[in-house]
Amino acid sequence: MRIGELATSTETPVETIRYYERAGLLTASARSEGNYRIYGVAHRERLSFIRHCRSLDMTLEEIRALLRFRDAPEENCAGVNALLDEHIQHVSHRIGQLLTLEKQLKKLRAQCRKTEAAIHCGILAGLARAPDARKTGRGAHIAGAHRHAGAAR
Amino acid sequence: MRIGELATSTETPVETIRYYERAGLLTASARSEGNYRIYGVAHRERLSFIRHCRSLDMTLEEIRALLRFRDAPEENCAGVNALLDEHIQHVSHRIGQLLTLEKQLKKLRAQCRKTEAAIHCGILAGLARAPDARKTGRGAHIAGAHRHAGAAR
DNA sequence: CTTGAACCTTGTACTGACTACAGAGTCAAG
DNA sequence: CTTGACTCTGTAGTCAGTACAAGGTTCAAG
Repeated sequence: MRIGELATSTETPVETIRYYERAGLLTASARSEGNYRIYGVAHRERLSFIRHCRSLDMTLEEIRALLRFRDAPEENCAGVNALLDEHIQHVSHRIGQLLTLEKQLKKLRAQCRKTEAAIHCGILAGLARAPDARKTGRGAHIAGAHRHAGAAR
Repeated sequence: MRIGELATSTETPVETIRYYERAGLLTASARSEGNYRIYGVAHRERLSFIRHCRSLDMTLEEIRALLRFRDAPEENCAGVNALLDEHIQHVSHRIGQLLTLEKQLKKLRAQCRKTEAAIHCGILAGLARAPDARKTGRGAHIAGAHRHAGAAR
């Protein structure tokens, strides 16, 4: 199958598949006469694996590690467990941070319940003060609060 | 004061201050004889404001909008309220997504409680299956699960 | 056989919010 | 005068893609 079919059958943009190839995650086994990438069923399974991991917010680096385990079935899966445990920790940690953040934002928002001149705005005043010592976003393995729509074209 | 003092007094890396200048958030008012950036107290306050907003996971674009309100005190603060409400929504939404994600990861992890050969590993098998229809990370304004340490030097 | 659409190729540049240099200039202390 | 800390500009890297441009290939309809 060519890249377009692989793309639609795994709901992955074509450009992303080529990007994964550059990133060393998924290489086409051959090229056609016209220099088109040729994929088989194993490639589709591998790509599904990658996309599932991505949907679980793993980095490509983590996925690379999992693929190494997948490609070496004689190894034991202690490494898989460890990787997953670490990833779960990151996610849990980030949830805690975002909950703290949410509380802070709501507190800030409560400082301005009605429409006033900005010069008296409690929110702007609150933001002008130095931030708390506890860091909300910085230093975490789990990412911040923004992501663009992207993905679905 | 020069950039180094501004940096230490706001706990902001020097490079980040210069980056904010390029991004149009904070411009030094003058240059010294030797072409060094010169800042005053107002700059420090503005930078603290920016850093506080960043610690609340706002984007630079959102901060730019807040700075416009701050710079125009005759305007009313309805826009500030709206911006903050929207940001709170994003954060809450992302928390929900991460909680779902956490549940999925723990379920996956439970499939391999003991160390076995990777070929029998339930986790690898689980990841090979197509992901659920509900998207965890994609399409959200709130970002994914990873961020490098960075920041604190 | 030709035309045109649909597909594919490589390569490059862009995103956000920085971080990390290289190579040069400035300045005060010893 | 030299050393070392500081600063300057400019460029490139990070992550996981996205979005082109400019061209080549394939396939079906006319």
